Amino acid sequence: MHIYAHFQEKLRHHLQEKAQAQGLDLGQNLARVMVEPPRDPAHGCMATNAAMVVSKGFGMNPRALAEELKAFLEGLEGVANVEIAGPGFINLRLKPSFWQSQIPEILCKDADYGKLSPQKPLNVNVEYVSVNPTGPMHVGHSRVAVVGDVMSNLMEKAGHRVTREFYINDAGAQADKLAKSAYVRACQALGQDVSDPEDYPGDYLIPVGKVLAEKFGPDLLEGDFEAWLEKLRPVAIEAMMDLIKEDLQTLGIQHDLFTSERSLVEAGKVDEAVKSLTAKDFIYKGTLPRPKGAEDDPDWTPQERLLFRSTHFGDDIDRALTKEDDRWTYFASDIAYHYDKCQRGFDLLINVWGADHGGYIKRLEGAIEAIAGRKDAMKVILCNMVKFLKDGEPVTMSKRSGTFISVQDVVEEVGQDVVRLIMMTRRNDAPLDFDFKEVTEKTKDNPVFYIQYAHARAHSLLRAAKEAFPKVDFDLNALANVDFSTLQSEEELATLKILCQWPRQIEQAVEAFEPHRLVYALEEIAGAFHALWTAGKENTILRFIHPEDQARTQAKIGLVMAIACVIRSGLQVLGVQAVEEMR
RNA sequence: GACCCCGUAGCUCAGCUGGAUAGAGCGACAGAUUCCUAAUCUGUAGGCCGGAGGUUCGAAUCCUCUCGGGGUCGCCA
Repeated sequence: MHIYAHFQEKLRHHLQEKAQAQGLDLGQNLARVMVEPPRDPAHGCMATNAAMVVSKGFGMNPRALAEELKAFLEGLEGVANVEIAGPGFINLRLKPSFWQSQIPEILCKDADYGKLSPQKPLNVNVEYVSVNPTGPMHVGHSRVAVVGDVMSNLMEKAGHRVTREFYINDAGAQADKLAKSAYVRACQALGQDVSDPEDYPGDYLIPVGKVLAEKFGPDLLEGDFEAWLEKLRPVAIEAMMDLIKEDLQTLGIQHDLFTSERSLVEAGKVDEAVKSLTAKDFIYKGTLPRPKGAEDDPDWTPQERLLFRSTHFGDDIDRALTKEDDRWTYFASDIAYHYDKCQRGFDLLINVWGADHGGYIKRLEGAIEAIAGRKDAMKVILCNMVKFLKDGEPVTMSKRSGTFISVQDVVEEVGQDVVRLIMMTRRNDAPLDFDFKEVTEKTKDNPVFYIQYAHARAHSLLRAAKEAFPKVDFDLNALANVDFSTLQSEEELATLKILCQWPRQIEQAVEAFEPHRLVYALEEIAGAFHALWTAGKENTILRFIHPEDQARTQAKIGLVMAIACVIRSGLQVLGVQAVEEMR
C-alpha cells in the first residue's frame, strides 16, 4: 500500500468508528474521503477533503468537523502538524524523517517500486494490433501496437495477470483475396505472364509466390484457383503473419497468444455463441431497413437474416450476423471470439483499436453485456491517428502510390525507444504528431531525451561517487542502510515527495486506462532531478558528491539512486531502455 | 441525418475521475551554470478553460443547449 492510501485508510477507519459511536451511517460518502498530494506544495505534504465530504453525515459544518479530526491526525505516526484551510481542507505536514524513511523502501524494490499488489488480482486479456494479415504492418498501426503493449505492462505493474493476444482475421473475403494474390505471384514464378489489378500489389508477395511455386510445382497451373484456395490460403496467411511478427518485434512487442478467426468458426464457436444469445432473446430473425447512404444502391435488397438486438444497448440499428450467402459476418465471429474469451475466464477484456473502429464499440459492448451480464467486462481503448511529419510537412501515405512508410523504416530512422515513448506522449483519444526531426532532438522538448538523460545523469553521479570513495559499497542494498537524516533541504525533500507519488501514479493510470500519464509523471521526476542538480551549482551543500564527507555523499547518492529506480520502473512499463550513459 | 472524440497561453499539450490562486514545454525577453555544456536550471510576460444556461459548499472537470474541428456510418474486415 502506498503512503497516501495508508493515511487514507487510517482516516476512513477513524471516521467509520466515530460515526458508529454516534449511531450514524456515512454511507457512500466514506468512499469519497481522499488523501492526496495537494496541487500546491505550500499546502503541505498531503491534503484531505474528509471534513467537507462527510460533514453532513455528522450534522456539522466542515470546519468544525475538521477541528475534531485534527487531533486524531496529529496523533498519527510521521505527522508533524495539521492545518485547516479554506472551506474545510485538512492539510498534513509530515516529518522529514518520514520522507527520508521512504528512500530505503524505494531502493529495496528497485524497478519494482510502484508495483501494486491488489487484494484480488484480475485475469486480464489485452487484445491489440490484430491487423489484417494481408501484408506488413502499416506504420499507422504502430500507435495501437505500442499503446496495447504498454497497457499490458501497466496492468502487470498493477499486479494483474495479463495475456497479450492477437486476433487473426483469416476467415473473411480478404483472406481469400490474399490467397488469390499469392496464387498470381506463384503463377508468375512459374513463368506465367498473369496479373490482376484487383490483387494486393506489394512486392512482399513475390517471395510467397516463389514458396508456393516450389511447394506445389507446375500442378498449380492445372485447374482453376478455386481448387487451390484451401491449400494456398494457410500458407499465405502464415507468411503474412511472419511479416507482421517481424514488424512487432522491431517495436519490441511479443504476444502470448495468436487466435485465428477461422479456427473459431470451424470449431463451431459461432454457432455456440449464437445459440447462447438466442436463448437469452438477444438474437432474432428479421429484416433490416435500407441503410442511410444506400438509397440509390441497386444491389441492396431487403432480406430476412439473423440479427443481434444491439438497439437494446443503445446502438442505432440491430446488426446483421449473417451475410447474403448465409455465411457469418465479421461481427458474428467477433461475438464468438469474445464469447470464447469470456469462457476462458478473463475478468477484464481490453481491446485497443484505431479510431476508425469507433462506430463498432456500441454493438460489441452490447454483445459483451449480453454474454457476460455486466457492462464493465470489456474496455475499448480507442487510439486517434498519428500524423507523421518531415520538415514540418505531413508525410502523405498511400498504398497505391507506394509512398507509405513501413514500421521497419521508422524504427531504423529514429530507434525503438523513441517510437515507443513518443507514441505514449498523448492521451489515446487525442491525435498525435510524430515529427521525425523533433523526436530525435537532444533538448528538453523531447521527452525521450529528457527522461533518459536524467537516468544517465544519475548513473554518472554514481560513477563519480565510486571514484571519490573507492572503498565504499554503493550497491542499492548497501545504500538502503545509510543514514538519510542529512537530507533536510527543501529541494531534496520536494524531490523525494514526488518520487513517493509514483505508486499512486501507477494506480491512477490503471484505473483510468491512461498509460500516457506515466510519461508526464516521469518528466516531472526528471525535471525535479535536473533542477536539484543545477541548484547544487549555487548552493554547494546541495551537491551530490562531497569528497570530504562520506556519510553525506552516501545519503545523497541514495536519493539519486532512488530517482533512478523510479525512472527505471517507469521506463520498464513503457518498454524503453534506461541508459546509463549517453555521451 | 445519426453516433463517437476533441475545443485550455501565440504554438504543442497536461490537468491526478468535482477541490484551494488553472500548469508544463516550445517561441519571446532577462539571467545562472567547472559533478554528461551537442545539455540543464532560474525568473518575466502571456488565460472569460469555444459560448450560454444548470447541478452544489465548490465546475476546465458532471448535465442540457449551442458554435467550431476531426472521425465513423453497409449484408467490409
